Amino acid sequence: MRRWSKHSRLSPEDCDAILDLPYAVRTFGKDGYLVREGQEATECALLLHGFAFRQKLLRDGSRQIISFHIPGEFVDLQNALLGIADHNVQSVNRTEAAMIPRNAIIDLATARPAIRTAMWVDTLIDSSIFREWVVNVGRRDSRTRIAHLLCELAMRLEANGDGDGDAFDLPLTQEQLADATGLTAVHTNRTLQTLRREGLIHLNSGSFKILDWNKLREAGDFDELYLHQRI
Amino acid sequence: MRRWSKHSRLSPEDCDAILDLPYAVRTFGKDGYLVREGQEATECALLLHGFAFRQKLLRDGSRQIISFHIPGEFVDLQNALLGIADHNVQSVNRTEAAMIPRNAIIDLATARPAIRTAMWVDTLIDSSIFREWVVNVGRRDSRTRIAHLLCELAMRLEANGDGDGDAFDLPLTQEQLADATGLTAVHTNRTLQTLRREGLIHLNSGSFKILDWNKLREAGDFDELYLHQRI
DNA sequence: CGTTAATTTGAGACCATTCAATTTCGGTGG
DNA sequence: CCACCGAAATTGAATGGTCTCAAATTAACG
Repeated sequence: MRRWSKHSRLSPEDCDAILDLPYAVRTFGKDGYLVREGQEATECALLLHGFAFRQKLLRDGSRQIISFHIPGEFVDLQNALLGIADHNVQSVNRTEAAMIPRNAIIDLATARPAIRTAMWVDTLIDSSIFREWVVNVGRRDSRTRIAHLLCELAMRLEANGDGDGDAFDLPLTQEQLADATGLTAVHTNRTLQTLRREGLIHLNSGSFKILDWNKLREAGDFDELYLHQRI
Repeated sequence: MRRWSKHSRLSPEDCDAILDLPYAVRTFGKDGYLVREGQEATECALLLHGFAFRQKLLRDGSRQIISFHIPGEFVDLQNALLGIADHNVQSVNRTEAAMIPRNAIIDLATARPAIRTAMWVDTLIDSSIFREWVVNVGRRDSRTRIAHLLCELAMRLEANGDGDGDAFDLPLTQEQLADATGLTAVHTNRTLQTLRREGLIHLNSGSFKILDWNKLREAGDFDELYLHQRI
């Protein structure tokens, strides 16, 4: 509700309807599967605690991460309509998610126009982020790519009310950052060292701090328009 | 209507409502801009004739193509809700598009549930394709990448009723294929030669023919689930 | 039929990968 | 509190896929 309120006007009745949604809280350990590719989706997952990411596995065993998700976000809202999951969703760390039956989502969207629009906009913003990721892995070099990803994560965490100014809890491994940027873990490591040496970031297991926003932004060729945080 | 009917049930009244949409036909020359990044969207473009693609330009002047679009497809339906375009849309060749006022789209979606759902599903399938493209440019080598893109285009053209069995009109330059796969035009050229030498495809300016579907599919690590052509 | 765009070719350079080894870190049990 | 363990991070050196730059050839078009 807090997320959607930023771009959609929800009435008290809308909020009540959201709070009345049936759900089951499920807990996932590190690397647990919230959704599996090819499976029919019977419920949608709303992240309560912990981080998650979407990914696809390739035949050679490599993995491409397609997006990261932070608490408060739906990780697979599109499955309410598409029915069959076209990718996997995995937890980064210990995670709690509210599993909401697909039908309940559909009914809510049917009954309440404002919520329906908010959901649609939500999936459209996801979509915009995927587009930027295509650009990121397609045309940027490793330093720019990683800086861009870090800018995005920081900005989304900030907008979510997480983190403290320029410091965030970010429990991602370098291997996960590598799979998100289309690089190897080894090269991600070297690139992070460059960013650290340049005084742009502080990053180690769990804690992430931006030391120079302007330089990181510049390094990452970052323009937040695509996040649609206003509108 | 033909596209949407594949995944949504539209009543005769729905179809009438679609046909009653106000629109203005606009013609674009090669590389004409249908939509510009940063601009407020006042209308959505439905392709009537010709091909188009979405792209973003980077500060170094390079370009990443994010998707291709064929006649009958909306190229920027998301702008009806997001308001500000986060990427450019360009025509491949001489193109005609029906420009439909944003408000008319919104009103139609509000008034007709089946159309609204069809629109939402349309944007969700777009989204799924973007995800696959992240994987494609992120983790596949050049040969696999190009083979995958060609499979996608063939399959979408086929489903659209274009093309004749395994032969299609595909007026893309190698530079455009390169910008879509995150490669250089030179390397795209060499890779296409490989695919031709292997007897998988026939491809030259304007005409594209698949000589061996199974091998091209295999070469491209292609699984069409993400196109959601059924569901 | 001239002119420009698109494709093709070659050679060298470079960014990122691969593979393997080492070090650091986080957690766990004694 | 410390020894131990596996996971994660780091380092080095060699390899390789793709890029860059430049030139030549072919195709498209008015």
